Amino acid sequence: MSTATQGAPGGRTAQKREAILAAATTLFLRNGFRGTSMDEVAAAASVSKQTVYKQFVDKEALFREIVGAVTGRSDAVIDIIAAAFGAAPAVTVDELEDRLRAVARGYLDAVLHVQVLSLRRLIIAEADRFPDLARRYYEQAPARGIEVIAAQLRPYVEAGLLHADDLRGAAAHFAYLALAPAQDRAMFLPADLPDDHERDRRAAEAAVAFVAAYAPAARQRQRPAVR
Amino acid sequence: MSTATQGAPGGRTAQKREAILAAATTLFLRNGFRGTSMDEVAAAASVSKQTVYKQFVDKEALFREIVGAVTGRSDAVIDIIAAAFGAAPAVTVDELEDRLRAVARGYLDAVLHVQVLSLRRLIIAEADRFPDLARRYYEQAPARGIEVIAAQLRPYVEAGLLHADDLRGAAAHFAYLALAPAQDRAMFLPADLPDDHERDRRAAEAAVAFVAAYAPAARQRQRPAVR
Amino acid sequence: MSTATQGAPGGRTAQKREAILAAATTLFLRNGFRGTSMDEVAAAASVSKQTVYKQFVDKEALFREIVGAVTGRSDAVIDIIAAAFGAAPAVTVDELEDRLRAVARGYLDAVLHVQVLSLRRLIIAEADRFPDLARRYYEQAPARGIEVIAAQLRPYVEAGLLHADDLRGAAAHFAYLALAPAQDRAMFLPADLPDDHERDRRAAEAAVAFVAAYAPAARQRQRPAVR
Amino acid sequence: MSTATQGAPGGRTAQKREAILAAATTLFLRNGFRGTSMDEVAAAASVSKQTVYKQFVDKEALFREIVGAVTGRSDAVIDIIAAAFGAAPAVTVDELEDRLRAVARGYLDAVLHVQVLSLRRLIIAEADRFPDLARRYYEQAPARGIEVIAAQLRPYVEAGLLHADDLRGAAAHFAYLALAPAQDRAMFLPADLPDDHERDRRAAEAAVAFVAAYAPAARQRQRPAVR
DNA sequence: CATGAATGAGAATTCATTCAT
DNA sequence: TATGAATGAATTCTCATTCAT
Repeated sequence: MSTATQGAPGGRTAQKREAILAAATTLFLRNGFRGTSMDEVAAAASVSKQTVYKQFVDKEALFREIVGAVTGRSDAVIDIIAAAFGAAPAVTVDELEDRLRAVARGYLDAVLHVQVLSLRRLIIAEADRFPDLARRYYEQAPARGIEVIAAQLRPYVEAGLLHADDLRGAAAHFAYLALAPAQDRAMFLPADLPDDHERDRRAAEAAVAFVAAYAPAARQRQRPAVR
Repeated sequence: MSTATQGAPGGRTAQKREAILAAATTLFLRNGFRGTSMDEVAAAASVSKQTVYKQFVDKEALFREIVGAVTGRSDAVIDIIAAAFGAAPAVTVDELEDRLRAVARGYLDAVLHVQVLSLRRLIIAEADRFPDLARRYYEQAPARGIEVIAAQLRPYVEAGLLHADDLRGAAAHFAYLALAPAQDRAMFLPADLPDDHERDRRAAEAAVAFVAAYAPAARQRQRPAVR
Repeated sequence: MSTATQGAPGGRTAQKREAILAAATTLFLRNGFRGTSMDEVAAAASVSKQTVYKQFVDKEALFREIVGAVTGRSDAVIDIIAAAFGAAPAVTVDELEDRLRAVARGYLDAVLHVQVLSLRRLIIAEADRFPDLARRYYEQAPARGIEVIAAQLRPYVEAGLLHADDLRGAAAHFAYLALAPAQDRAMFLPADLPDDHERDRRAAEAAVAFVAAYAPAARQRQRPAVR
Repeated sequence: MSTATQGAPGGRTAQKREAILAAATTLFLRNGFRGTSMDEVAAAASVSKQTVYKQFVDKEALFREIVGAVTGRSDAVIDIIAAAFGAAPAVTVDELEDRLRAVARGYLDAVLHVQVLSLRRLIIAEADRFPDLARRYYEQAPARGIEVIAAQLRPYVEAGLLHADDLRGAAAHFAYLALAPAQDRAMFLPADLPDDHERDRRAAEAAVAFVAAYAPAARQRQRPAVR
């Protein structure tokens, strides 16, 4: 008997566990908590119900594990934001606006994924039954995204390119200018995701509005100063 | 038997129907579609199950009726927005900002109600099963709110006080600047609604940011023009 | 529709309830709590499972109701004891012994019934899960029997025919002299109940022993006083 | 493979068997037959389920083995009785009463043990399913206790200190006078075992009553002969 | 020989919906 | 027309026992 049978990762047991998690993830995201039965999960994972119950005490435990794991993977979004901001800060308002447009666009793509949207819908639907999961998701996904944006904006504020007393508030404004219209729509119209063109437009509008609102120097750039 | 038993409005039948609708509304909003049983509905309405089925072919029909009705009542929000904008348009940027702050504040209060939030959560949760209801809600609530805001903003754009090529887009920006941060949070943390002070702050920040972004004349007002 | 459909006793509903109780009583007494399924109960009562669950929230509730009811019927035993003691007190030790023999015999018959024994076995088996039922049974059956005996013995003690500092203790001694040997055996050998002859013998022996132990005057009667 | 794996006493196999028996004993006594699962047994014995089934054909076999073993250990009680009676017989009624009090007290302690009571409850609960076990227990425990008492009483009867036509009956009377009240109570109120003081009292009362009933000489001792 | 998985069934509950009175 | 009962299936979870590795 190799050590694999002892439960080491990669063993048969671990493989089954993964199969269960994969199947259950798909089903929960598609049909919700109540809409998914343990029988379905076992069948979809090609595993006996006993095996499911041996790995996860009950349906709630399985659900928690899955939502926790998927929530944990929201790092992807964070990385996208950081990458789009670039390594060295922009030096002109125009450059900054370009970068913000890129950030907004990346953010939109990251968030307007069927999986991400399903998770969001799932957690919102079960916020009453699983308040801890909802809180964790909120803190790890939307709230954390805003944190990262705030961190990226700080140099610009310190350099005087942006003006913001409340850095976090400004970051939130940017995030929701970019995301909220499309995300809100997607919550209600899952089959109707915006195409590339619309995403570009929304990203651009968010960048422009944000710069106009928070960059004092923007005025001279875009239009003659009002007399 | 008087005509009242024939279904005339106000008759016993109509009363029972109302009782059923009222009970079911509460239950659906609190426990969701799957979380509500027809037994509970009948019991809560003090009516036999048969009576429920006589009035509504099945559970879906009852659900549709209720969500439709509650969705229809979102006029309230619209009225609040229109009222806060006031009858005659503001003439200075400062006045406009004040009004927008009031609008934002009213909007926030209207939307951060347990009932409204529950409805939102309910419809999002069931968006897959009832796409038509979700679409209708989206169009009657968030989308319509933005329309109304756009209509209210138009005079200011035409008067040159605001500058916006895409009026609808500008309205959406204002709506989501005001609402999105708190509404998003409330979706995940139902027990954690913002207090008055936070609402004031969010309304003010949204108004300031929006004016800064969209009112060319704002520059001179808040800070000296950049030289 | 007569008032019977309103739940009045004797209505259809009440009849079904009785049928369920009767069926469940039989099954619980025969197969125990865990050994009885709600499906069986419904089938035995010729009733749908729904009807069972509408009348009794869950299996425990049904069990409690039944054990409570059967426990309540233990008055029978009490009556038997009281009746066997007779209305007017005996005046001689011999008469008393006769009466006690009759009491013991009646007591034995009352207790050595399959139903009574099954109930006892059932409650003992579930004393951990239903401690309240066990306590209630103990207080209503064995303890109460002893109380009644004590009450019947009091006149004899007061008249000096019996001598007992601890009336209750004396009553318990009589009860267990009469009952315990047969009852204990019956707990373990349910199929092996004592026949009439054995019951007579046990009743007689108990009466003799008790009188010898507690009636000071008994000595002169049965055997010459020790010289 | 050494011979130890072949099942030699003390070998690994035998050790596992012991572990299983120990675990199962605890579980069966605590949770009953139906309340104990083979999974639990295997887990509590730190052994695979297959190992359990290799040692015991099925759950019944395991149960039989355990109840049989524990029943066998009831010698302890017997020894206690014999020891308390003492080696040389008492010569006066007072001495005899003292010894009987000690016997009763030791008997009570032996029987009012959680383990002993649990076994009793367990066997009573399963008397229908395992009549053979119940019979064996009855014969080895209560019946045998009475036998031993009878054997110990014989010399006193032969010496004329006690008077009893039916020696076995007299022994049973003594046993149940001592035990029955407390044991009966303990069957129904497992959490409510009598304390030392109560045990002393019950032992004393049983001894006094028995001597009064069965020792002709007792009369003169305790109270003046009735004139 | 022992471990984890599978089998196949059964139990308690619940539900949406339909009959029968 | 309205009430209680019935239907028939589903759901979560558990169990005793047996394979397969």
